[in-house]
Amino acid sequence: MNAKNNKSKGSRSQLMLEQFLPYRLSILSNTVSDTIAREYRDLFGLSVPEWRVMAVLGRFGPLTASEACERTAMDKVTVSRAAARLIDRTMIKRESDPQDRRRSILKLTSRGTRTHQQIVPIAQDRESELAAVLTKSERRDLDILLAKLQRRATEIADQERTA
Amino acid sequence: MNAKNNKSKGSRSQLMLEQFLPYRLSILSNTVSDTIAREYRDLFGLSVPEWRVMAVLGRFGPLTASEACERTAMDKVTVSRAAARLIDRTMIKRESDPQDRRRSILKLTSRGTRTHQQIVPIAQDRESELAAVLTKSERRDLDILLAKLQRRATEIADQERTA
DNA sequence: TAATTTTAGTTTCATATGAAACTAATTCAA
DNA sequence: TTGAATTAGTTTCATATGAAACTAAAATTA
Repeated sequence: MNAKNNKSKGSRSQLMLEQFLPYRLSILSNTVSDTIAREYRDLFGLSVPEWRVMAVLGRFGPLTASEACERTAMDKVTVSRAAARLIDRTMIKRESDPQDRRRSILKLTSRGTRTHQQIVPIAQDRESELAAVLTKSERRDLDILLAKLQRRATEIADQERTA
Repeated sequence: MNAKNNKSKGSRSQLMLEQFLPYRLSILSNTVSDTIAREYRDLFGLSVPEWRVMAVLGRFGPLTASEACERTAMDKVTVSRAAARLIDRTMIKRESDPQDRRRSILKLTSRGTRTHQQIVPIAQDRESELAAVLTKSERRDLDILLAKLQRRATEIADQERTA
């Protein structure tokens, strides 16, 4: 039995890339993200980080940049740049926080709110199209599996970073 | 019932980012990839694309650049650059194909082979650590779900690109 | 208080990315 | 054949990324 006609995980001396979980996640995530990114860009001229910032403002209301970081899981540089660009395009505005003058508060403009209202249903439809290949019960399973994997992946990442 | 205390998928006017499949896939994939990328870099000075090229050469033997593209799902620019860097670091060598002088054939050097042999078990261990949160049956489920999603995602990407 | 440390956010810098243009070789068609 | 179209792979260019340095304000400590 050699690796070339082997449907199992292969030996300790060869890696079946197409069976390797990190690789599969990366390919799937990129396929999905690229499609969506293309649509956001073509329809609204927005990048994924920009859209994510708008999405959390649309959902949670005005936020500081660091709150937007937490809620989008993006780093502060990415959020800072996304916010700067959204301000240029008058999708959001920045108000200074009288409590703390280091902070500023980001909120959707009326234009941003309208754009947000247009994008949400499109994003939801894209997700539905994708999830349509799964049964209801498979979708529940997926939800659980992704949550477990994310918890574990974060754990491993944290312990690597500490080590 | 408003979105702020709602565990369902939310309304048509707000997006629950942390429930949104493309977002979850992206975060999970990045968490996993970043951890692995860090390890490949620290231990062997290799990037993920470089490692992927070595992995397919280790598994399938000598390949042309375009065969390496197919088998890694990376584009030709990425593969070209990864190959150039691997040649610099004497991990692989390039032999010209007498059949077709546009092509060159990439193969692991003996140093590359040794490095490959070192990395494969590490990669497999990292995957096992991650998959350890899942039961055997959950791992089977995940395999099926990812395959279905990938097939569908590719379908959607192709039809977008055509449209 | 004044000096020090911490925090919020931006800018800089070095690197990664992929689309498009390009080079060189091969194949196809007239 | 020979000119046009295709293919393999590289280089260029414009953009994205995140770590580290930085600025300014706030909190902490002496």
